[in-house]
Amino acid sequence: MATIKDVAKAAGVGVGTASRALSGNGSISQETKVRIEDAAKRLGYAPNQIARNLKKQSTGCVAIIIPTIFHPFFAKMALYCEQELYNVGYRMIVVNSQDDIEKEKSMLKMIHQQRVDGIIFITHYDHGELDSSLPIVSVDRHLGASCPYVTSNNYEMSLKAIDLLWEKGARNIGCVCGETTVESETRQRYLAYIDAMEKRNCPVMLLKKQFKHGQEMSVISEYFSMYPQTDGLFTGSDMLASAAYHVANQRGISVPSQLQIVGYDGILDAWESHPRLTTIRQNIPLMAKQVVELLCKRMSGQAVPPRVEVRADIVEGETTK
Amino acid sequence: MATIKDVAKAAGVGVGTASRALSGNGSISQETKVRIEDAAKRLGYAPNQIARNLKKQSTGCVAIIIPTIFHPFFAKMALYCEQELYNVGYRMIVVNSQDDIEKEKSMLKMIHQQRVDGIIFITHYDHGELDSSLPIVSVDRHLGASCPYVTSNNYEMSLKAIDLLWEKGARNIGCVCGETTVESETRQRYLAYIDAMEKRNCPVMLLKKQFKHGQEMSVISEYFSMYPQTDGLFTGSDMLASAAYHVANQRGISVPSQLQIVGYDGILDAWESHPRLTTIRQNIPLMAKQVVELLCKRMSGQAVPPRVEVRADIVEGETTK
DNA sequence: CTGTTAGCGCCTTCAC
DNA sequence: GTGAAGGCGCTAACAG
Repeated sequence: MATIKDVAKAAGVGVGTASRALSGNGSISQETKVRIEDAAKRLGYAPNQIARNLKKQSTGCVAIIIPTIFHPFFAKMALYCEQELYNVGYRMIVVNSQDDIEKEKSMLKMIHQQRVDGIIFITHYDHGELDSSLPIVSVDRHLGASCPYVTSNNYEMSLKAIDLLWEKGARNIGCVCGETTVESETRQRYLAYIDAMEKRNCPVMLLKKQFKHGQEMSVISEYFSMYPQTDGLFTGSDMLASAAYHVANQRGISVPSQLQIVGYDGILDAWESHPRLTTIRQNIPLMAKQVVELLCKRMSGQAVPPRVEVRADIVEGETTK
Repeated sequence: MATIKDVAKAAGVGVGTASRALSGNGSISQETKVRIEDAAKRLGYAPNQIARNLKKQSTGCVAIIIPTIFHPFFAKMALYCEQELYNVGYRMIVVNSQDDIEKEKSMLKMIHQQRVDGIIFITHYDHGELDSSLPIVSVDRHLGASCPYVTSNNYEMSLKAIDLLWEKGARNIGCVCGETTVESETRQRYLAYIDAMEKRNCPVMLLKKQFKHGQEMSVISEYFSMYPQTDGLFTGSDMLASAAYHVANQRGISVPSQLQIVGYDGILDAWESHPRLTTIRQNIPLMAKQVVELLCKRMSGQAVPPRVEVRADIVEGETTK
């Protein structure tokens, strides 16, 4: 593989000149420039990114740590982040922690050594104060003072979800939400539910629980054995909403006539999944854009706001009347 | 950030000694070794991977190019590859081509410059002869003489799928499959279907078509407008099978009593959001393991077989009688 | 066993 | 506008 030295030799110039011609920094006479470019093409020269990295002390890589790529919210977020990063010239290393805190720790260490330029970190766990030598941005999670995050207007939209169920006639409204160790904005979802119930003097029928992806069905079953009277259910994710639909079906409860369901995320449409859920739809492309923008600013040393909110909206599907 | 030089100075030794102590290559007296490790810890030293990369001319990174991370087959494949790669000390850079051949081309170039150590390439397109300076491994696709691939026993299992539909009483059996520009083992799925029909002297009702992920429903609709008499349908993917189930529902055709469906991939169970499909289940974890194994061998210069087959099995769900 | 040195490939001063 | 030289951090080869 040809190096810049080979190119310089072939063009009969010094390496410095070749470097300037090829990288475009510094002034070069037009004539020598074309001679050098010509030689480069002839030799099939491609700059060695590794050497550049060493010189610049940066890799052009960003790592994203997610619990699992199976969950469509994380998968979508990762996809859009990858695109946004690609557009601004970064590569993305993806790491699945399998929702395991120990793996997350070791991956953080590995990633530091790998000398990525930044990290997008989505976790369910509290890691204490993170090594802040590297810019870290998160989604929904409060990872520490030095880690800004992007989130949606969770509280407001969750209220809207309850309002919708109420308007559609549900009077026994319950809620199922995932729980995390780390402080997360997603908690606003059940907090809003509680407030909405208290405002209406309705009993709170809430199951919040830490569970791993894949266990949605059993979480929902647990909920129904606690609160079988439910006729309106707000869930903290579409995966839970979908599970609720199928558990209801199994139990002979018809949706939406006997049970109405509103989810959160707005991610399942693309999978051709049915029924179409009524859900709070987050603007994931825009959230990813904001994540990358925050990260880029942090990577170039600029100050950033600690919190960026992207408004969600509500879409009505077949799980409400 | 501390360098090995700092550590050496702090421990009162030469850099070579420090390097040997820290990397574990070469012999070191126990005493100086602990002194160096001590100094390293004290200074918070972490080896600079970039410099190592330059020295060793490798990055420890593998790139995976997939059409989209939304499709659960690719997402699963990527996930398992990431895990296998992580286990053998590689990082994975993920690149979504968005099923766009031009993007794939530019990404291949970018990835070459990035100096990854290998590529896992899953495409729907024919790229001609690929630059073979880098090990490339694929799944199902024939990318060229120098690109081994991992696949399942497509032909055999597709015959089994048709047999099952026949046994269960279907007599008007059709088939919907995706089509690719690149030579792909997935073609065995509809080739087996054709052979099975001809063997039984049944008419071939086949729609094979190049389409992008997300268009499954309309492909299925097109099929049904061509062959409404179908009572048994074999599809080249679970996404198509799921779409077929829902299109049938919309049209008032009941599954499985009026229409039986067998899919391919075995990927949708984890999503808990569909009728359980009868399907040919590929062993994706094992396929990923083989992919990584092939790639590792190629990266270390060993010879590899051009084709590795991982046997699939058949699982009966709710879409057959 | 240990210190010194020469690069890996590139970029960036610094003289000319 | 151009060439030579130094150095990014590390490892490996060579003396001692």
